[in-house]
Amino acid sequence: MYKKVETSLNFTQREKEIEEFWQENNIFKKSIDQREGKDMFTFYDGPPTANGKPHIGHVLTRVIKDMIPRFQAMKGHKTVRKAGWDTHGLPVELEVEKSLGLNGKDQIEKYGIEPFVKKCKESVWKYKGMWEEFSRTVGYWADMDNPYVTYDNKYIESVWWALKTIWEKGLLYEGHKIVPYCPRCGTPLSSHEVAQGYKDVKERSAIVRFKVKGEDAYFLAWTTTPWTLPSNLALCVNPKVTYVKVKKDDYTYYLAEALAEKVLGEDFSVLAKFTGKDLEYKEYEPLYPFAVGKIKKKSFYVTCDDYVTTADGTGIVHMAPAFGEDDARVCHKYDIGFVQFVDAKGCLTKETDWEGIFVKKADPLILKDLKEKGLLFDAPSFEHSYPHCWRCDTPLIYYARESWFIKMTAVRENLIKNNNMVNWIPPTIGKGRFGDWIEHVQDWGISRNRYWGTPLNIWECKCGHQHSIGSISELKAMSDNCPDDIELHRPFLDNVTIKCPKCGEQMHRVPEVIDCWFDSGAMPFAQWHYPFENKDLFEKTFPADFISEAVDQTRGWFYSLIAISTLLFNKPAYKNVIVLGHVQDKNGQKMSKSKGNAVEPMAALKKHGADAIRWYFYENSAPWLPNRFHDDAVQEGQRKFLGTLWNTYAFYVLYANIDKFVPSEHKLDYATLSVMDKWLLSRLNTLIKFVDENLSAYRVTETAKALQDFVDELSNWYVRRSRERFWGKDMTQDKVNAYMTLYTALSTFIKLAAPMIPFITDTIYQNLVRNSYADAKESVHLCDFPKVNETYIDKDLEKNMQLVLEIVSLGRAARNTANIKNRQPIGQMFVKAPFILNDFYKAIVADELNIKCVDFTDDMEKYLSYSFKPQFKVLGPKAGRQINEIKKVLATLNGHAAKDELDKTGTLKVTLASGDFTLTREDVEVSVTQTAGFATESYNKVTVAIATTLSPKLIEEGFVREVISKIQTMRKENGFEVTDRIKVYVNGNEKIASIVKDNCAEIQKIVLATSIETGKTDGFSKEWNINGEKVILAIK
RNA sequence: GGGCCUAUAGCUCAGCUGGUUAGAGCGCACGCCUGAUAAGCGUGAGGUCAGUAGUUCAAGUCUACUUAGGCCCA
Repeated sequence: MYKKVETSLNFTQREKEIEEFWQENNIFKKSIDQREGKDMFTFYDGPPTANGKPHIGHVLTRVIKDMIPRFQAMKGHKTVRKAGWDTHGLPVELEVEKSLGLNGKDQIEKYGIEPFVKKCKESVWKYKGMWEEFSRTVGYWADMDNPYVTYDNKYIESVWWALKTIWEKGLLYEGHKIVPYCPRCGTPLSSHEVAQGYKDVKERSAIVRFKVKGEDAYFLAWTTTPWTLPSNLALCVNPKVTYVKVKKDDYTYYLAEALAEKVLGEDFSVLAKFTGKDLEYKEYEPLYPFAVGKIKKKSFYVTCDDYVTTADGTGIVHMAPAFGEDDARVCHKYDIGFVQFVDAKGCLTKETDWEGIFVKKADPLILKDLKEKGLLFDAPSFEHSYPHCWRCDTPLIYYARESWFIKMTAVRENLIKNNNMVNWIPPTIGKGRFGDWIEHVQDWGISRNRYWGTPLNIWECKCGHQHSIGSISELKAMSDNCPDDIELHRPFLDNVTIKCPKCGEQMHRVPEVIDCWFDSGAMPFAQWHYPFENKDLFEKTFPADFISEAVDQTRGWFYSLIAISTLLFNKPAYKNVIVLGHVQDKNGQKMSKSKGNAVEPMAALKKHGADAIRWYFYENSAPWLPNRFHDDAVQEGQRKFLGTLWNTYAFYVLYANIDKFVPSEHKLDYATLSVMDKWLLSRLNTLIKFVDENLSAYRVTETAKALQDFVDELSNWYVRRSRERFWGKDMTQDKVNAYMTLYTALSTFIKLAAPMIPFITDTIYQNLVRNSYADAKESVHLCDFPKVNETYIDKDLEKNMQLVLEIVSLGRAARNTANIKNRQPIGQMFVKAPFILNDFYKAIVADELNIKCVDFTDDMEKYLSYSFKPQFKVLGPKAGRQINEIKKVLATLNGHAAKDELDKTGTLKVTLASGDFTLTREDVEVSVTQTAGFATESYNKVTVAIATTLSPKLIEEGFVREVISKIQTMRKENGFEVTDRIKVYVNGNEKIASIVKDNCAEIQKIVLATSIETGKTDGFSKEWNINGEKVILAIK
């Protein structure tokens, strides 16, 4: 016996039970262990930061990350998935700063790095419990007991190994990096911090005259930051833009042609035209003498770069390599020198004439000075949005800092090659957003002037020697003062010195820690402490078969993984990646706490259940598109899909229990099955094939839609059409067939859907399968994924049934337009279709539509007429612009006559203004139009016509069906059991009484009546209006 | 400011290489069914395919620009 199935849709309670069942019986572990020795399928989990709470977007990432490995596990692979935690980085430090009431680096150092770092380490686990509960509730299977943790000594040691390897390849170097910098706080800001502080400000910009060397002419160059002019070393033009040499008043200028009028007014004459490229390497005289003699490299000439635009200014840009990222990059490209006449407090230095003056205060002084020297052309006001420090509101400056880089530009070709090996889903991201970006890859600035992170493993000596340490044992071997239990963090490591192999002095570690993206990108090997341990395991699990994260990770984790794997192994780190869109609110707005539109994930999970939410994300739309999330949308899928599945399962259990049907005692005997059964099995196996192919190719939405369609067909066609077979008293072969077919469909389906909706499928499995088969696997998730049985797939059968469904649908529409309800039998229906169905299918149509006789015919002329229009795809190219006239003429043709002509001659001649035009059968589309005496409907190539005139006999039959229906309703309303015998009374209407008398035997049989009496009532009675006739019916 | 993505019915989404009646589900209205019934089925109304201009015999689909939202980078 099956456990009785609650028809309530209380999914969350049942999910909790399954969650506990998995927990108690180690189902996840078993799902991996039972595949020992099988091919590996590797999934890498991108580590979340545990000091942030899970949000609804994590539900999407987790359900995608979970589903693919579950599927691959059922396909027979050993699918190891290690969970991970991202624990380093600025967000953690900021969180701790806030909680300690600290503000800025000075205060942190006053507080002490050691206690600060200790707090960081603790803070990381603030929401660990919440994450674990969250993961359990959504059904996310990953090894949470042995996660990788990026702050772990072993993890850091692996990262060190990687850095040393890169160092030894000569790809790790020290250089300048332009960073947004707060001169008051003395610290660079992260892009996230910068974004918080943009403000619109109005400032003076400067258009400055740079004297061309050896020519009585000037370059007009523009800058929004006059304080950078003393540090000027070059000018830059766009090589593709047109520049002009013009005469204005007494001066000769160079500037962009497009901006000449805007800058100079109308009164000037053009002397010559150049492209930007023509101006390259043209020299000019330094604006200020400060840098002259201090730099050895050749400077003070024109450079070319695409970043210069003609949107503002003059098309010529002044360059100071210390104060702009583009400036630094272009000057680096041209091997120009470097000066930085601003100190760390944001004041100009003693090399200039404005020593000690803050840059923003120096702006007007410099403008004044230039004006006096006659070098200032103009100083227009300029409004733009400029970043300010979010802490102290000081305007930020872009400022060069000493920084460590990985020379990604050196491995660019390999990066591109490796990226091309990745299967990006969708492909456009791999080609576009990601591919374009790595085409122009820049060196990776990996150092951070912070405290809580993997320390950069470079030691420096006064003699200039640098050494990279690659392991703890190497450190200990080279150091006299390394504690035995050294923790690889600041400040502990800052005190460890090593002996310089060159000069014998003590070497000190550089103060920087590294970008935490390097940590997470190192996870393929660092999670296994490779190469110090688990060499085999790493090699077997690299690269990953599959990863998935949201689109914001393109330049984050997706990049750091492939960057590091290219540097170390020259391979991509992953083979397949699903890029996910962000989850937005119901209006397509970004969710955020401040807007108050953020959905709390645990609350949503509690309300709808995990399966419903999982299903929403799978089915709703392509994973890479932004998902709008709100409650109603989730409920829809729950009712339609989960509810229907559950109902179908409940139906099976209800009757199987009544009949004490046990599937293990029977066999599915294909030869004896009805067409309906064979149809369902054909659909089922088509579905298996489809799901297998699509999930193997990471096509999520397509799979979900196919599963949903199948459940709909199973419930609303197979079960509905087959219900009566379950009602019979005896266990006939046909009844066994119905049970076995439905059982097979259900028990197979839950395996197909198990990766997506793991809870409900296991709930059903426990009752449906484990209850019947003693040797069944413990959980649906330990089963093998179903294999398609091609012999059950009968495409013709599916095609025929599809036509049945179309005809039925049209028939119902025709009934509706004719206003004849279903209980009223109809005598005749004609059908025109591309192919003809046999009697079995016709019987289904007849039964479903309550029609006596269904016939196929091509000759529908009696019931309808034809209309013609061009088959545009075929005729369009042939007829060209005549096509609209042809369309008009076709619309006026006599349908029957034209059809005749087409049938007899195979062509159709139409007369146009320009002469005759002969159309072939392929050129026109023939459709049917309305009629008289029949109700017709057509769709695609199928047309139906039902006879709307009803004979007295049919009307009588209609009455009989009505009476039966009312009596059945009364049986139920009055609590009779299905098997109870009743007495029936009919009173108060002669017409009905006589019809009932004439059909007494039939009615008695169906409603299980022992007698029918007219003219009196007894027992439960009720007045009914049957097709306009009032009558009292009673039963006892 | 730059790059990329998105915009189709009240809501959530389909719509293949351009082919003329733009589909589905939900919601709504009406009806049907009634031994899965706090279920099921059907029909209908709802669309200037974000806007503007262009290419074409033909544009939701191609091009350019604009608007709104998103992601990344300045």
